[in-house]
Amino acid sequence: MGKKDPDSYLFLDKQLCFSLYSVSNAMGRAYRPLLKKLDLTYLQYIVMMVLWQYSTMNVKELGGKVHLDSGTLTPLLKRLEAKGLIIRARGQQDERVRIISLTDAGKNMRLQAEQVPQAMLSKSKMNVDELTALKKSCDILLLNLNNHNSA
Amino acid sequence: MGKKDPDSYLFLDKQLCFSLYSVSNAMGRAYRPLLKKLDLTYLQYIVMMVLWQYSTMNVKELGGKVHLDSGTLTPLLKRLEAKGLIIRARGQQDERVRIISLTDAGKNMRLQAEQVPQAMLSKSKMNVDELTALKKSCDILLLNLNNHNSA
DNA sequence: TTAATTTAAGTTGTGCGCAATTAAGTTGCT
DNA sequence: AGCAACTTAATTGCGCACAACTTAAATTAA
Repeated sequence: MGKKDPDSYLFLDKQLCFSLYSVSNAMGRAYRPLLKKLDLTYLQYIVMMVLWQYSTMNVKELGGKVHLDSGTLTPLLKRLEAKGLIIRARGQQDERVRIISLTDAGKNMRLQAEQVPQAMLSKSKMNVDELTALKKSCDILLLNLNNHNSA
Repeated sequence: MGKKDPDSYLFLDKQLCFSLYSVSNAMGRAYRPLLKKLDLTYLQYIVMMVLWQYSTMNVKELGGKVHLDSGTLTPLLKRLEAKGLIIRARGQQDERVRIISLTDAGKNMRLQAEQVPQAMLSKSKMNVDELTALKKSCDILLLNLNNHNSA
């Protein structure tokens, strides 16, 4: 079961990773016109989602949620601050920490954003059960890849 | 079946797209140490794979295979050329076309690259049938998203 | 209580992705 | 032939991702 011709391993159309990579790019392109109305990129939208849920977070906690580090997040957060959506304060007990919170404009954007997931669901042309199953497989793979194994 | 609380749509851990995005990033990170030996990025590896399979291709055909355009590919191909892996010739019947082909060094790299898919399979800690099923779902979603629907 | 270590965030540099534009070559039409 | 329409690449500019490094603050250890 599941046997493959070893000679074919380097063929693009056999590789899961390439499908994953392509569909992730395609997803980003599909979001773009929807998020243009909010003047957000996909990652900015993701960060806003975290803040809508948790209200306040420092850079490290945020990085844990979105699987990214300060190298990516710091400039992104500066852009969100420049747009007037968030505040980047310093922790008073620990001066190293940046505490990110939403402005009123940032909070209000949530209402606009609530239409995005439905629009994407429609673009996917798949039903919720199929998407849930796909998500579950992705989450398992993500977990396996993140347990930096030696092999 | 498959009913969800509408209030939860904007929660990160409910969103397939975020899983897809995260696993695609994680995949890139997992490839990095393997491809470092070949001095290739993931996309460069993908392009080399296409050339190992088809020997010769112009930018447009290549873009069709990898779902990317000249804005991404032209600088990448220049870097592969600088590494001595490919040749970027002009079409003789049509001067607009760039014909990409492999140098001997580029052809020889295939032997080294053949170990990469197995190493990634091992990192995934999933079996081939699971990965095949996941790939199939991704391919369907990719197709749906690429049929730029209006909805 | 200094000194060493650790931690949080920021900085720098490279390489994508992609929209928008440009340049140059080809085709079609009359 | 002449010119508009189209096609192929290349270019420009922005925003990620990420490795490697730096800075500054906090913690620990001696």
